Amino acid sequence: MRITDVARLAGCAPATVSRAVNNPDKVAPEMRSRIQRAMLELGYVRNHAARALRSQRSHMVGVLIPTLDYALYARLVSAAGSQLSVAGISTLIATFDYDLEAELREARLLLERGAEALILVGDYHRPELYGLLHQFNVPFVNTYTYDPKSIYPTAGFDNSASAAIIAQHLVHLGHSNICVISGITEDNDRTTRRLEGIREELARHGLPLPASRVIESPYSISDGKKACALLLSRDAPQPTAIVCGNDVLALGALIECSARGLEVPGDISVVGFDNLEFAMHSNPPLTTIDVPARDMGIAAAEFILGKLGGDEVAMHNSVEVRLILRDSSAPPRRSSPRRDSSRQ
Amino acid sequence: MRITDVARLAGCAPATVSRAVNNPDKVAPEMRSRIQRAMLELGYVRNHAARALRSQRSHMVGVLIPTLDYALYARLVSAAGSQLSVAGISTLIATFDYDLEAELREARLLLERGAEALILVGDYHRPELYGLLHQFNVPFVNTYTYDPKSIYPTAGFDNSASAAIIAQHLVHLGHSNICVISGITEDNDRTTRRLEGIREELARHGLPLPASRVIESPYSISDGKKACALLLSRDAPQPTAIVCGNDVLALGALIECSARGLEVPGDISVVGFDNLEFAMHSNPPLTTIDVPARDMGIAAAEFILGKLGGDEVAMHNSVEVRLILRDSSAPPRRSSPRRDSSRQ
DNA sequence: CACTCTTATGAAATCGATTTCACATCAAAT
DNA sequence: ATTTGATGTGAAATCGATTTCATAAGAGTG
Repeated sequence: MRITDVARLAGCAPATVSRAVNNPDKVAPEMRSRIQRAMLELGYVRNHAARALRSQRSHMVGVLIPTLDYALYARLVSAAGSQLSVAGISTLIATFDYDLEAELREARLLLERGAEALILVGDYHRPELYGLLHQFNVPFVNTYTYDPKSIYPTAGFDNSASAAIIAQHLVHLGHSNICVISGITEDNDRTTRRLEGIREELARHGLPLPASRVIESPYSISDGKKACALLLSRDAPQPTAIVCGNDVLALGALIECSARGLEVPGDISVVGFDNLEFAMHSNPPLTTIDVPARDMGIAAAEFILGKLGGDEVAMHNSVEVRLILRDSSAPPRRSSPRRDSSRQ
Repeated sequence: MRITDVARLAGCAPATVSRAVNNPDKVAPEMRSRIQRAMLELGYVRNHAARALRSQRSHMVGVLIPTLDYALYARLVSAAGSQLSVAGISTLIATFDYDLEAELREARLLLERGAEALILVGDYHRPELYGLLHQFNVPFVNTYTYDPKSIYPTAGFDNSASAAIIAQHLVHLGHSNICVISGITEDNDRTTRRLEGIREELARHGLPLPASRVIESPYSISDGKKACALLLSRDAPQPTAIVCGNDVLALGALIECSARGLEVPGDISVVGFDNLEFAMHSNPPLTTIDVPARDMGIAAAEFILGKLGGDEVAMHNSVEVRLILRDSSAPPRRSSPRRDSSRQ
């Protein structure tokens, strides 16, 4: 079923069929409908490879994310995909499992596949990746980060400032003994910046954050539990608050605290980041930062569409993160002598 | 950067470069390395469209799922993608939000894009979709279902039988007043079959399942809560057990029960389906059915790879689902007069 | 040693839609 | 009435890698 078959049946040249498909108003109504009919009759579907080869447009955009296994990344991809889809653009997805070398490899593959643009996560990438992007002259955007000073386009939010907000919240509540369960910071600008933001905010209030008060942990509920257990079992003054790099870790911490008979927020405050669905339903409901992953996906897609369309588009787009106050954070107990944690 | 450029620099014909890339052992080692060097020097990346056009192989497979917003679908896609990726195949993802018309549209798009095979979810599809698949002569597999009697290949598990297992578990515990919170069954064979499986299993034990004992609900924790509230507030004998179509609904139910002062499993048993990460951490930990989404993704990918490779492959592949016994299910209280649910 | 067979390579055809360029037609404008 | 311009269509070139076919050189065989 080639375009020539359609042309023959419709009694015209292949070029006209092509026009009827791509520029309907360039062909006379009568002819157009004749072609329509022929296409329908033959069940014609155009050959994308041929189209892409000749027109040098693949109508595909690559999305390169660490993993699909985290709700917010999946949501970002999904939103970007829908947005691109209405513009007739398909989405090629690749994951790299937080391995920047793998990211580079996958990027190369995506470009080879003809991706016209790339949506990336974060701004830590191998220099070669930026090189490739330059070589291919392909538009791209770093999502999950917002940095108006960056020479590369961003669509997201300031991880450092956002984390500072929630740290500040705890400081304002009166906490001074604060611990952190961070995501793994290696090769990850989001976790790195969040930790920095917390550290700087605490420093601003004269509170140091020694290494002994920070644990880096992969994110699963179990890992959050473990990390929390570790923090609580160190023979240092027990923290009155724990800042977690994301809600999953926070949920783990919540569970661990409750297992140890620590009351949240009475004995200890726990705060998260991301505002996943369960955060409002946990026990107690989790104070956290809402991250509008869907909005980021849409912003990224709009940016890419603009670029591809040759429009003048803003280099940097921010989405709004909000502190969500719930019941897992409260002022620390006044009395220093805390109840024995073995009670219950 | 075309293949002719590489050929010129390496001092050979384009055909030889092509062979060096696709059939390295068809070209002499010395020549091969000269070509390698030339490609590196020029930063050559092959043009996928041209390759696809001439070779009639796109090296892309389409994955068509309801949504990326549910962990197990995301995981299935992710696993399938990794598996295909090692075979040099990229993944085109499309979502249809449980709308079978949209599924059909997206399928057409995927095929137009040159997808060599399709991975689908469930076996409810528009007849036209099966028609397209046939017309394009494209291999495909229905995941999330296993039905050796189906004329279409499947990779998954028997939703009906699996749901029956968990219903049977409750019956064996002694429950006879059982309610169901099902996912939306319209256009969805998974939810439909699970509900059927439960209904049949109960019937086998002489227990009817009137419409008043079943609620269909979208899946979110809040929806689960609402559905549970509705079930518990009906002026019928309070159920002693609730079977939920998935863990998210079950978590909602758990939360609602606890909000009403109902003890789980003392006052009421609640069971889920899917074994999401939080299921083992909920309060109480959730009895559920483990659904190995990753395995399904791998099985689907293997099937497709086999088909594309022209191998003889089994039409139907099952993955193992297991009943996970935790603390949210227990025998019903012996004494009929239950404690007032307003206690506490 | 002549002959067949394999192996390495090149020349040229090919995949199928798009696009450029040319041409014809008809309407509007002078 | 002639020119200009717009509009609709077709012929043919083109995108870049693969593949077929042909050929030459070398390896093995009787």
